[in-house]
Amino acid sequence: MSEHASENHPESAEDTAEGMSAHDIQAKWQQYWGEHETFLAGGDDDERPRKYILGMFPYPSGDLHMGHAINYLYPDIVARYWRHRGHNVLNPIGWDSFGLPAENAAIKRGADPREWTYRNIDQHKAGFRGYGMSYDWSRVLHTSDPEYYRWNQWLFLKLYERGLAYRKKSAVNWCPNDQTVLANEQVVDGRCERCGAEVVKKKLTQWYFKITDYADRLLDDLDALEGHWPHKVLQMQRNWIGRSTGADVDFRIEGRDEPVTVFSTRPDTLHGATFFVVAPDSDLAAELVAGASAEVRARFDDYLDQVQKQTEIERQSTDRPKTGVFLERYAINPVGGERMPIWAADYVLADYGHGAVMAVPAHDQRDLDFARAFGLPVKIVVDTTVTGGANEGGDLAELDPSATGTALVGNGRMVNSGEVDGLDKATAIASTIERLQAAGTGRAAKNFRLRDWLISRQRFWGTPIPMLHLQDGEVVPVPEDRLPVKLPSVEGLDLRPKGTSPLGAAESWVRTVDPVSGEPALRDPDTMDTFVDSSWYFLRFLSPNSEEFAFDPDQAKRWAPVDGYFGGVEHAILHLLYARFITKVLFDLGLIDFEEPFSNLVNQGMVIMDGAKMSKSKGNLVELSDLLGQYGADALRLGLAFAGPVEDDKEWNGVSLAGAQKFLARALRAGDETTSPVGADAAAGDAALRRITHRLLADAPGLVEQTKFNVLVARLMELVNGIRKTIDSGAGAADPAVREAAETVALMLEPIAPHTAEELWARLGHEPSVSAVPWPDADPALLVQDTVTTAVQVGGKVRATIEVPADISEADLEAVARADEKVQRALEGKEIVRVIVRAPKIVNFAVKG
RNA sequence: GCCGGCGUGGCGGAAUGGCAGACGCGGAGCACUCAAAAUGCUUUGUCGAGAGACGUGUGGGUUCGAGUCCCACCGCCGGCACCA
Repeated sequence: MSEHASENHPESAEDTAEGMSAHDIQAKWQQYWGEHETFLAGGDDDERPRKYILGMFPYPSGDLHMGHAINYLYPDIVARYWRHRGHNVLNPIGWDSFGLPAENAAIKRGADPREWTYRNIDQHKAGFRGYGMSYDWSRVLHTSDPEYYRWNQWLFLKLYERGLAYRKKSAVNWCPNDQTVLANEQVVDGRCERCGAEVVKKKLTQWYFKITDYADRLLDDLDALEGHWPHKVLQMQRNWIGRSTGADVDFRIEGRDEPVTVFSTRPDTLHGATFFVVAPDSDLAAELVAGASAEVRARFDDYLDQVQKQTEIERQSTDRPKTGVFLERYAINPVGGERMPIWAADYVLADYGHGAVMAVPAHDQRDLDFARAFGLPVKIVVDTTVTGGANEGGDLAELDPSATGTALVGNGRMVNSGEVDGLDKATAIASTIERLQAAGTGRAAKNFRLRDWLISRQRFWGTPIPMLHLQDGEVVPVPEDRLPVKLPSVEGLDLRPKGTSPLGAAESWVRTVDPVSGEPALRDPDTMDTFVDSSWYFLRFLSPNSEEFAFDPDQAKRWAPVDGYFGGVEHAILHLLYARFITKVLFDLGLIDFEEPFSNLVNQGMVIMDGAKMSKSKGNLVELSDLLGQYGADALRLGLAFAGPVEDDKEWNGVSLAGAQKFLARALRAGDETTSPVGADAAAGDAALRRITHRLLADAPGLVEQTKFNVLVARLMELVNGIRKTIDSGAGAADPAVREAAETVALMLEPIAPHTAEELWARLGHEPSVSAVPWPDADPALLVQDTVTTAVQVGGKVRATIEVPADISEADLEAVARADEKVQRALEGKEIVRVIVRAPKIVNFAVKG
């Protein structure tokens, strides 16, 4: 345990009134909930409105720690809240239990990843129970169970049937440390998202999901999530999908029958295209160079070799000098007819657009850099100095890009461009596309930054891909009724990463027979990316034990989509994009009637220490079990809920669990001191305390629904302070308003500190459980005060505050304000220009002089 | 470079355009106690003895009134980036 945590008074949880420690209270109610199955979701006959609340399910690495404590607290608060609002709540938990850490741990110990995984899951389960989570424990799932991953395989087959799962040979991201391929989304700054090793490219045949077919929908449907998902996540997904619109233009190549198509967002600058560039690692480059001289071929081979040795980090570094090789071939500009030399250069990517570009050096910085490096011609076709241009009022001659090195990228008026001369950018683009279309040499087009999802992994601990390789090379699916394809035993298998799947060595598993043709066949030895597992798990919770369906469509209709989804921003693209994609596929399959999986999304912040993420490697991981032992679940829950806004990171040193304990004890004591009987008529009680109670009753639902849990806690503190004051120096402990307030504390504290709330509710003489007792409505009469404090401003500055009746008229209020001595002093020697009266809140004398 | 977000006391943070700093942490003082712990009470933005003045990154603007809306700038954080 670190020195920091010890600042939080490490003595064990405080003894509370009636001699019960926080531990006793916690144990008592956890046992009660377990015995009474308090938090099971209602069945099909439950008529209450439904809410489906979910936290992104955990990966079972090690024990639960602070990160889990905060991640899973928020959805639990919301789930518990909706029960008080009369809803049938589904709040399930499961484990994302396939993946590399289990495999790596198994390799280290020469054990089975299953042992490590399920042992950790058991620990997690115990930890969550100790933390007071209101899960429906009858719906637990683990993605590494054959009963679960069977349906990953089913999903794969569904995608395969629709042509959305396919195999291709392509340069893929390869992690040399984990010895497996990675999806684009798992490469962060050129490094493996998991282990941080520099990613290299490798040409391999792999399985892909065709997420690019859904690019438009994935992008356009984000608009409807505005206001329901964090703006940041929507923006990140938009960036990631990265749609560009422009035109495809066909270029004739000398000595080639078929034209070559390129994509451009600036077809208006076609007259300025002076050369042509192909990606060195593209098939087109290989083909073009084959027809060139031996000398060029040798130069090209050297260059390609160099390019392929680069790591992603090297390739992505900006302001790298431009390199390339002239291929001694020419393309013909379709509008001007000029011969354009064809170069191979690595600033053009093989897997974007068509792997080739028309280079317009005057108006594209990259093309200009290349032109200047190799002495290629630069032709200005947009005058950017005219109205609306980037260099408005400048002298075009002085802006010559070949001299300045700065491309003219802005809007302007077309020049040297024949028929489009004089047009502005947008009009010229439209006009050019029209002309190309008419000539049959081009058309409007769009391109996406998004690439297809590479799902093959050369690792053991994942879902086997349900495909068979026949002797003649044909690849056929395992029939649905033969699923699951179960993972073999690890016995005799070497799980160490070696570049091919360890499953390939499981001879008796790999060698099988195609049940359709009866021919001998080899199983596909790769396993699926674990993000496949998590792309639909929220549906499995709806019918977790079904052997008939991945999920029951009727149950999906009843519960889905998820009403409130909680998770870290680290999944802004990865998991959330994949889940959206699979949801749309399932919609197209007619299995669900919605196209977005998560109606509302909350990104909670992390718990950090000294400004940095807590982690095992830094040795500052605070384990949940230690904290539950020292402070108890409720103090931790309350402390975290109060620490700040949900989406902000929380500095652990600033979280005061001692303060949280103090408040909980104070709340319980308020209940213990209450002496009025159950059912006492609150109407006869102290009005001041009742107003605090009823203002909270009025505001609390909104606070929870806007996830302002820290403010809700603050308001509960105010109410408890109000009770204290009333008992000690006001109407006294027997006043029925004290009971009303204490009961309100029990009801509204329940989502945050449920054990204490149950105990308080019971000590106030009620039957358990408080967890589904409806929150009462506020009495509107108590929300309006008899007298209010009005601020009186002179020239916008507050000069006095006056007590007035709440229903005072504007005229009366102005008169009272004018009569105030301080106001008169402030008004002295000034001319009142105007008087603004907003009864009963404010009076403002606008003055002159 | 493109896109987005955020700047409030010593600290975490509150605040439908209407009394900035709720609530808490920390600090100071007091009561209870032989003493401490616990508990309770008072106080705590800055300057000023006080009246009061000044205060939400900076500079403008809109408004009777701006932390909140608009413009420009500064700083920090995040996403994308040789994507044609």
